[in-house]
Amino acid sequence: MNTKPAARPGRPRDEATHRAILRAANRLLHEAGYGGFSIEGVALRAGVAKTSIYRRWPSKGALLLDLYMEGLAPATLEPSGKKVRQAFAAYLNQTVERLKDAGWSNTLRSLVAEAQNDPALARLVRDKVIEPRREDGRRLLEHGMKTGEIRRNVDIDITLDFVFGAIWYRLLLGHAAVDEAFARRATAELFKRIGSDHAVP
Amino acid sequence: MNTKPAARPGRPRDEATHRAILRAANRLLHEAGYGGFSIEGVALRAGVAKTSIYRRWPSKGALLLDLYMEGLAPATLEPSGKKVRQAFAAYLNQTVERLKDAGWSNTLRSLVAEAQNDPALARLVRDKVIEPRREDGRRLLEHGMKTGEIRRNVDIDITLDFVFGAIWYRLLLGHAAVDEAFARRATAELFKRIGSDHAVP
Amino acid sequence: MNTKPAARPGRPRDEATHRAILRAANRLLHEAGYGGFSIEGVALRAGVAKTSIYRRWPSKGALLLDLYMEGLAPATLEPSGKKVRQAFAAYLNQTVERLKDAGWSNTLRSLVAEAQNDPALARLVRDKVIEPRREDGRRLLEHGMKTGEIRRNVDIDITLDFVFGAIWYRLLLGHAAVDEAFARRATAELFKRIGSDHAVP
Amino acid sequence: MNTKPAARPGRPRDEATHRAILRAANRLLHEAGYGGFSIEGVALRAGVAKTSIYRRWPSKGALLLDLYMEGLAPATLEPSGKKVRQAFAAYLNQTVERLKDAGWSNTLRSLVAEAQNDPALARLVRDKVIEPRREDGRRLLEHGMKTGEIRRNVDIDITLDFVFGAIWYRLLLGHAAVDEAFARRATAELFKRIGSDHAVP
DNA sequence: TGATAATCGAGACGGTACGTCCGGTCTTGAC
DNA sequence: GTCAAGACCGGACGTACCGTCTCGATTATCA
Repeated sequence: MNTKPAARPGRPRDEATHRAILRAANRLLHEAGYGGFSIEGVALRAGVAKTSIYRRWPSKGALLLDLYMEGLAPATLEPSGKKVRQAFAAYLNQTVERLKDAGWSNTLRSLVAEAQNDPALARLVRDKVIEPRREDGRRLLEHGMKTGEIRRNVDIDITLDFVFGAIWYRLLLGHAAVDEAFARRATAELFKRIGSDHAVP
Repeated sequence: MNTKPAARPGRPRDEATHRAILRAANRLLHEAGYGGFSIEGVALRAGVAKTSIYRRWPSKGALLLDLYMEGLAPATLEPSGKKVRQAFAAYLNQTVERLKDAGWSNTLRSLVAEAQNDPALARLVRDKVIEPRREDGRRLLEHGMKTGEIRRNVDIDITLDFVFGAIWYRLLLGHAAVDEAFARRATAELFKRIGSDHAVP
Repeated sequence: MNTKPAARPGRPRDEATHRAILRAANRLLHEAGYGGFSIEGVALRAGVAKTSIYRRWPSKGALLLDLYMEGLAPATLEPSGKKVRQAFAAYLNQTVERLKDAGWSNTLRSLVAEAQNDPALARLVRDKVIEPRREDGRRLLEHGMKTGEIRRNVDIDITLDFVFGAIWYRLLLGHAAVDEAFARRATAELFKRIGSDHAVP
Repeated sequence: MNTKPAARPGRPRDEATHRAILRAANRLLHEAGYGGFSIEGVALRAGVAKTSIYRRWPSKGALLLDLYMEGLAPATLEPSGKKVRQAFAAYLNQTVERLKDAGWSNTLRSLVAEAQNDPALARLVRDKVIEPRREDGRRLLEHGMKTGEIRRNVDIDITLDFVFGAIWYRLLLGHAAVDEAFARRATAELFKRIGSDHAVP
């Protein structure tokens, strides 16, 4: 059994180049934000030819999306034995922690900005960024309904719009910080609405 | 008492030019979206010199903001005798109605995208777009608390983040439509627990 | 008998404005040369409206020409009792002296540069700047022929092309200075064979 | 032995693009003169991006200079066995012939006009246009002095100023044509002054 | 071992738009 | 009718990036 992909003919892609691009992109996004983020700038900083970027990513947005995927690990939203409320609180706290990194928050903000331009990217963002989180949330809520932590008459979609929406809203419009206080209050308010009376001791 | 503005020296700005720019900008935004929206394109379509645009608006974003301000009228969110729930429902329906216009929704989406670039614009957007709506909402909720329609323990800020956030979230990420169904379900969900038990007969 | 021009209706032109424009133009030409010379710049420096310049001069070139005419006085080239050779030497020395002023030399250089653009100006330059000098020179040479200082077989036009040409050539191409040494050597060379053998003792 | 130039990295410049630019520039200069000569216009006519022009020439003037260098061939001024007088006459006739082409004369006139703006260009014009011709002339005159065709007391610099000056003077100020009659009369007048008595039979 | 092929860097290519400058004209209210 | 002020349309400037392309050189697989 061979885990290696079928070796293509020709010179293989250089892993180092790949990493250099992602690192440079992250750095540029961190320092200059969406406005200062250009393929040309990334290539320059990475010491890489523009071609080497376009060979891997068809557009600026695709690179941004990969930047997101690369750094994804932390935030999880799963019914992992914990109480539903605790799982939500943990997710929000991880998110808050993650967004403290300017590179990361700029990546997300740029991704949305770029998607306003680029329908293909918009679809990818929905499929890779938005839906997986919603799916996690949906499963968690349904789990909570079974355990009795969540009331049965909750409108799951709208509830997910409320909680994820609040995060994006604060992130993109910037009228208030996405911080620990937000995580705490959002969780509290969420469960004030959706928690079963008897489930919250 | 003089209502006329203190006549500035020099040739006054041409109102027709002003309107032509806004109209052309709207049209372009309607047809080509954020990606196809350029000062040059607006100037061309309006039959106006680029300088005439830059004289009025320092940046693309400032023009977008004015485009928003111009078309503002419809959506209101006031405790105008009606029940709080009805006021919210009316606001969401007006918003839904408004966003059916591609020009208008592109204006809002572009405004947010552009603001990711431009901190000065971001501040203006918060002051002119975000905060006024939040303030309306805040007043309405407080009014509802007095009348007993809204429970006293509601976290107003977070609640506003939930409901406005959901709108922006759907608008910008596009995973679901901002339509009548959304308005209905969001209102319902909002009042499921936010409303005092005895206030909704 | 009235020397005053027939009084036109309306507010008379302001002499001070006129002078302010010329002074500012000269200053700008002195400091920034042809490249930095713009009607807009002159208006700004003179504290005058652009209109007030265009009312008086139809184009940049016309203003430059007037700048030349204003400062004309010094250089004369007349058979004023002196020997022809002395008259020429005096003319060249006056010219050299005049051109030491950067404003003046820039005026002349700009006038020629501008005339390459503007046939109407080119004609004016010929009529007001070139021909009068040539006419003076022609009269002087003819006078010299009568007195025997200048040989009869001299081609006057070509001779004038040689001597005035040399000045413009040095002024515009800048390969060598238009200075006292030039004046001396040019006069000497001019009279080496142009002068009758017996006329120069 | 390798005559190939050390191949620079990257895609080599396209010779066709280069030629298209020069051809378009020449055409534009021919048709519209200095006033109508713009980088933008050249790019449009050549079907070339503006950047492709700026990549090669840092300024309008640099392009004009290359236009001059490209079309240089014809005029020679060398002591090629001929008599000095004949060499001068030939040079002037070649120059006259060359200047009949509006493209060529506009190139020279524009070059001088532009150089009034641009000290760097002025220096290049002196080095590439003015001095080589003067150097040819200087060698020719010195050669003539050795053969006895030119008198020993001639001031070479001033003589060159006279004859080249006359050409530029007529070209730039336009008070008289640079034509065959001019060539003939200028040669005659020149040798009336500088020719040794015994050398002109 | 040598042909084939995809990679690498570098950088040229045609484009689009940027934001600015200046040209020359027009339009105010005040004088 | 002039004045200062300043708006108007238009053309060009020089720059930044876009995404594509063409080079010579390098590094792999496959015959």
